[in-house]
Amino acid sequence: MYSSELIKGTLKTIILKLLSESDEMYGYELTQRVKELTGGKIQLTEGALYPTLHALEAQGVLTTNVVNVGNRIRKYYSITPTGKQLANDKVNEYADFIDTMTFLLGLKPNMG
Amino acid sequence: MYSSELIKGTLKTIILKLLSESDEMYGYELTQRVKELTGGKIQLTEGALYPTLHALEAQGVLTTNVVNVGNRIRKYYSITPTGKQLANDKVNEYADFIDTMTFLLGLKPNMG
DNA sequence: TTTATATACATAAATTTCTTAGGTATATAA
DNA sequence: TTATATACCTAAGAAATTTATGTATATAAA
Repeated sequence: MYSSELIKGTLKTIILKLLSESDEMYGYELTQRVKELTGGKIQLTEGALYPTLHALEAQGVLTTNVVNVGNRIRKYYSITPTGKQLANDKVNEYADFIDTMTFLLGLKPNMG
Repeated sequence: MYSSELIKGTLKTIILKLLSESDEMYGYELTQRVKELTGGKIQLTEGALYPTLHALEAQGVLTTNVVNVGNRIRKYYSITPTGKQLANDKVNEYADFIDTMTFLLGLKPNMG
């Protein structure tokens, strides 16, 4: 787990990226997927995740589809074309930012 | 200039890294150095910088030395041994975080 | 059987971090 | 004399997140 300040500002980018690669995902699924992909190093908190999903929906970049699974509710999120554009922009901006920080902090370029 | 949310959480790391490479620097100098090194892409705001410098001093990782230059004041900051250790830890953590984000966002490793 | 854990949503108070705006003051170039 | 640069500082407000809490079902463990 990283110190919480580092992760700040990356939540929207992460959500949009994962949703632009998948047909649809629900909130809890996003938390599990991020945990899995990062080996537990990044864990989305529900208190941050759900309000952000609601905001992205209100903004028109995500649409929802509520489904009953057994007796529980699941709210699936899909990305809109506008959202895909936004996801691309955010990911590209973050890639640029990483390059800048890599240089500023004197880190070796990562060669895999 | 990056969207302001991206830069969040990186301020302390940037300050500590620059001060661990230099004998001493003053606040305004830090803003100019970061602007120069990032081609204007990151510009530290004084409202964020000065309170953070004060906090790092209170924490014992920085010490100060006030100097009169002409009729103006300059407050030079130097990093303590504890601060150098913290700088190292923060930079290493950020490097790890960059690797994680690079993978999560499906970015190509940067080969310079 | 009741306890803990996992699934699955949500909100709200408090905290952290930053932006924006303002204040003081000197030096210099237009 | 006006704008820009240098050089410090604080405080109100905004933004993003953490922490805490709530609801509810399902399942594995003790």
